[in-house]
Amino acid sequence: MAERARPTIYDVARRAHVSHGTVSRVINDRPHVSPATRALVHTAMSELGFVRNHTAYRLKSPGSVRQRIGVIVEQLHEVGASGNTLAALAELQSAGYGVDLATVNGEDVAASVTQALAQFDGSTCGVLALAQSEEMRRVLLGRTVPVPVYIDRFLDRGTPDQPGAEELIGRVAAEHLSALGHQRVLHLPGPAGALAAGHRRDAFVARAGALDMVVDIGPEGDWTSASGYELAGSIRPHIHTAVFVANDAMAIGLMHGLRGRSIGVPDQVSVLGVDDAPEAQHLDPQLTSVRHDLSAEGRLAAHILIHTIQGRPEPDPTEYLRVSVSARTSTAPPGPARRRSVIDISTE
Amino acid sequence: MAERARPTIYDVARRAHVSHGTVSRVINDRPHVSPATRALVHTAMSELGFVRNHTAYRLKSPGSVRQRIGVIVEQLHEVGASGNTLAALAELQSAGYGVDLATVNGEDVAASVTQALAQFDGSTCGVLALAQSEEMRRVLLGRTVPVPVYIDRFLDRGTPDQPGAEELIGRVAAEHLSALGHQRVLHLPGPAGALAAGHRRDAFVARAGALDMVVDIGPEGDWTSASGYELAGSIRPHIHTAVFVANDAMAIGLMHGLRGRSIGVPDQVSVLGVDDAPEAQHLDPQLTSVRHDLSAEGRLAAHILIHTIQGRPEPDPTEYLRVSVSARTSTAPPGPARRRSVIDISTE
DNA sequence: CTGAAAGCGCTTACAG
DNA sequence: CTGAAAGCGCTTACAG
Repeated sequence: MAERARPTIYDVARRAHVSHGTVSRVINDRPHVSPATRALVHTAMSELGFVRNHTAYRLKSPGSVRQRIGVIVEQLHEVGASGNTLAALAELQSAGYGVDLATVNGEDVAASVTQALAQFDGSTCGVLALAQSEEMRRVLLGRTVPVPVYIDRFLDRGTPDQPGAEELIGRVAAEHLSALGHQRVLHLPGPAGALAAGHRRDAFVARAGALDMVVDIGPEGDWTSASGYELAGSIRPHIHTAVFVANDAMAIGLMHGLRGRSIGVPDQVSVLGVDDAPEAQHLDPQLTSVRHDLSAEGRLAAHILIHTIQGRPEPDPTEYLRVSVSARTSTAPPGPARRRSVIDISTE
Repeated sequence: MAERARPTIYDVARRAHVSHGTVSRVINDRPHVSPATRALVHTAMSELGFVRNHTAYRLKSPGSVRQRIGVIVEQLHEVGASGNTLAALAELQSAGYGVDLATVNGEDVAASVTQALAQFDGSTCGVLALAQSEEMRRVLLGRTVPVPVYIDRFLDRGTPDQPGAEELIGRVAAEHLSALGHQRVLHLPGPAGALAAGHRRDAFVARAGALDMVVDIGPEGDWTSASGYELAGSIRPHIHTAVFVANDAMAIGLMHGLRGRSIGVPDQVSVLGVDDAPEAQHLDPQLTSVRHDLSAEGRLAAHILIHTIQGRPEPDPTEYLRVSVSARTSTAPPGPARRRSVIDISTE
């Protein structure tokens, strides 16, 4: 298909017998054009199917030139980042920035990042990298980019005075189980390569330690229900009275596996997930879960980058990161479980 | 912060004591520049922190203009499109296109679309619109765009000889329930504004009719588990022996509601969902669900647009649309249920 | 190898 | 109200 050259304002001007300056005034709805000429220009435009060349427009209206931001999204497991990514994108847009998107696949992170950065080069006033893997983060940190780059650090553990989302999640989880009276619990972490999984685990362990609760780290899952199901075999109710699972999907699979092994939840073992998935409260037993606001976390990332670009102070993360426990029936005090499991053992 | 003017090739040229033409040759890695001047220019660039203005670059090199595709994503309920969207984006990228992303929010669809199209205007060689609502589709159809626009039609019902994903989903669902022996079933559709919900429902009704199965349409949900839970009140096991629910999330909520009303699944009523969510097989009872491949559907949309742009024939959708039923324990023949509900009624 | 110049399609003072 | 002209930042023949 031969690309037919698009008509320019010069073509329109010639057809309407006016100057191209006048055409410009018309398409920008500026004053000081007589209704008659305006109409003339409009018909010429529609006859020619004129559409303004936005690139040229931008060149002259630099206000909008700096208005593009490159976003690099990492796709793990196809679904991967979705909630926070889409929220971040929407936020950049509503702040008036155009979004250039690039995705990074797990196969060759370095190459994907290079390609993405090349694509953004010169057309972008900032880069938002939504990294999920340590590898992508490492690759990015090794690059020199001429514009501000923000790698969503607040989705990490953050700093002591400004805890990140993962830090809060781990803390709150430990506090919930400790408050119920659990003294020795198991944690089933997410995949080793995932930043969130590691931070979540570390924060949980740290807080549990401070609360005198013993934590054993079980085998890792991969965020999926299937992996949670597999991991049910690692549960020892006579040792651990509760399990903190990396996310709700894994927790759902785990509970299925426990049903198969006739291990009662929460009677013999409490199960605590993360994400407060919409289904959590519709399960049997209803799943207790650490609730956090993925879209707010995405918005935070967007705001931090925007503020950096505009030279404004960073927004206060605590306003975005709201983490709490949605307590339901899958977690309970360990009392009965302990007793029963002791009896079980002595009976054997 | 006052936007510090970015250095241009003229600034670099002055600093390196060369002409700006030479600078251009250097940044484009063109031949016929002596190593010495090249080095000179490079240091000048790095000292100044020069970054090429991509807008100006594009204005002169229209060749690269065609290498970008604008994507409009509709965000319903924050999560909305994710699986197919991300797959489509990845596909466009790996085909060598840059992606310009714009999101449409539900509040003012017409304005969002206008803004998105304006943003793409002139910088893009095609537009991929992932519309979820009838409104967005309608708005798009009313616009004149100078480049190919593809509104993901194969996610619809398609044509008789080329059924779309939704058509296949509805068909397969009806066939599954009919094969089990159900004769009168209920459908709980998704929200009225959602294209997918309507097509899914219509296809189901049409196929059921062809199979002599009676379908009643219940109140609509909004894709969420919460809405499914609410809808449990509309189930009449003595009338319908099975329910086809718009998606798995709603089905999960529905099953919760049925538990609360002590209506056995599948003994009294079979439940069939759509999406084959990873959790489906970990529920109790395990949820039977229509499986379809969201990422393949996203890839299909991307390929159709790319082929259109390149003037190649459209890809064969049947290679992408794989729809089947993952049969589990939430659906079963109606036999026992019928008998029991009859007894229940006579006992009352 | 390098510079001077034209031009991409548009906007916007500046005159009239 | 309208036109002629300069200029946005870059690329690319065309001379030298």
